[in-house]
Amino acid sequence: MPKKVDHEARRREISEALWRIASTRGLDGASLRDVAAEAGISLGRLQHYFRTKDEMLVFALRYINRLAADRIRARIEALDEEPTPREVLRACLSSMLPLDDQSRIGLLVGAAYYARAVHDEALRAEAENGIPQLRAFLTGQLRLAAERGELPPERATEDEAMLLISAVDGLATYVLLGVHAPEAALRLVDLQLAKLFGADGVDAVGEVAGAVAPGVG
Amino acid sequence: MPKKVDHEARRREISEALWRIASTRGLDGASLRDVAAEAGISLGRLQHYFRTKDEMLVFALRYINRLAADRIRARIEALDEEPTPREVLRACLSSMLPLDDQSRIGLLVGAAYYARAVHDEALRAEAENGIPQLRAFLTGQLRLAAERGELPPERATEDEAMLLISAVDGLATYVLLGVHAPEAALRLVDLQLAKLFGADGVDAVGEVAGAVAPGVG
DNA sequence: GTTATAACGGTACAAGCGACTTGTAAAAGC
DNA sequence: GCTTTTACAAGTCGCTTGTACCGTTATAAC
Repeated sequence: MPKKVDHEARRREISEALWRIASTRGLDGASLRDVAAEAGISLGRLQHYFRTKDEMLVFALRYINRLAADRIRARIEALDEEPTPREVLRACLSSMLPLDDQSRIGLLVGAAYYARAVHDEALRAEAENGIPQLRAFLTGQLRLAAERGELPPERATEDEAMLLISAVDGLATYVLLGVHAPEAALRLVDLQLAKLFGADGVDAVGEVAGAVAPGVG
Repeated sequence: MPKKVDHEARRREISEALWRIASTRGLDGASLRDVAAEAGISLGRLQHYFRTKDEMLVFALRYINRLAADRIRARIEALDEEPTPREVLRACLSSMLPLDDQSRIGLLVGAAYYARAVHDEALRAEAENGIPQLRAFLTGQLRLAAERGELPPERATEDEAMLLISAVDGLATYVLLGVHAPEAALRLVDLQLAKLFGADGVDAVGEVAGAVAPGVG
């Protein structure tokens, strides 16, 4: 047998080329030839690693979702030794905003997948099975905050978590559309958290932009 | 000269055919031939009214935005003689959810346009110039509610209005993705309003689903 | 009645698409 | 050292796409 090649690594490289194209031209605008050219390989080689376009699309979606989850985890672990639930929530929610190039591209790719997922059942299941997990995680942090007396117990619900996710998702949408700036969206996230936890969070707003940028790189 | 034809009306018919296709297959999946077939006309005739595909897309976007705005206005005017600001807000926000086929298709078409708008500057300006107007309207209603003593004055801000819009937008997104049911989204909108105005709105939740459906037809 | 022109239907075309097939080089297994 | 199998490059296939360009009909204007 010939030289051993790391298929997974090749697929990842191709996926990253796909993202670059999809983030500027959408998934339908990303032909196999374009992706191959972007990845610096031939069409034949691309097809060697992905037999169909759908196969490539699904792999790239799983991969980018995995990276996004890793980013959130890393952001949370970069906090203090014992961060407050509020700090954890803030790190998590701000990770969902396009505050840097990486997350911006991730959201643009997500938008391209979203448009396809509303018609494609397989993609839909793939795309948003993470939401219940995210909601459960946020709910857990809310409950933790309630136990510590930092939050009214009636606010520590799944509904509250879902509203948080929805609001941040909507804010991210409008940032991509240019309705407002990324910093404005982050300010609104902090405002929402301040409403939940109490006004003592207002003075934390100033240091917010600075706290996010370094975690990105 | 031959028979006079209402160009505007023809363009609207074609646009409606486009929506039907775009809501199930996306904008890229809607070829000129498909749209013509759906509208029951020939390709040549379609081209007679829209010289390019882009021209058709932009017209159809403006048209659907106009219809959506009309729907919201009609829903508000269908309220009591002198509705409370809270009732107006509820009518407005629930109009943004996919609670019936018409608004669902509108949101699906909007999703298709959204995916294209994040790359297309012309479309982006066209697609979301309505948000500042919507925000201003909601802010006005919040201020009105504050004047009437139904809302804490510090809540009657543009920021609060933007958070409302974002949350409802996010909720609509997740309904389209099948994360939760339309009724669940509506329940969360009512919950959000109850948090704003006070808990006395909880008992109004029960009659909510019934109040929305008839306004649709 | 003639003419000019809007309103079409039909077709042609170049480009691009995803999928498939073929050809070739090279390395691992026996 | 021969075979087998993987890793590619390149070409081809049938099909769809947006657009352009006919030809024909029918009606309003003169």
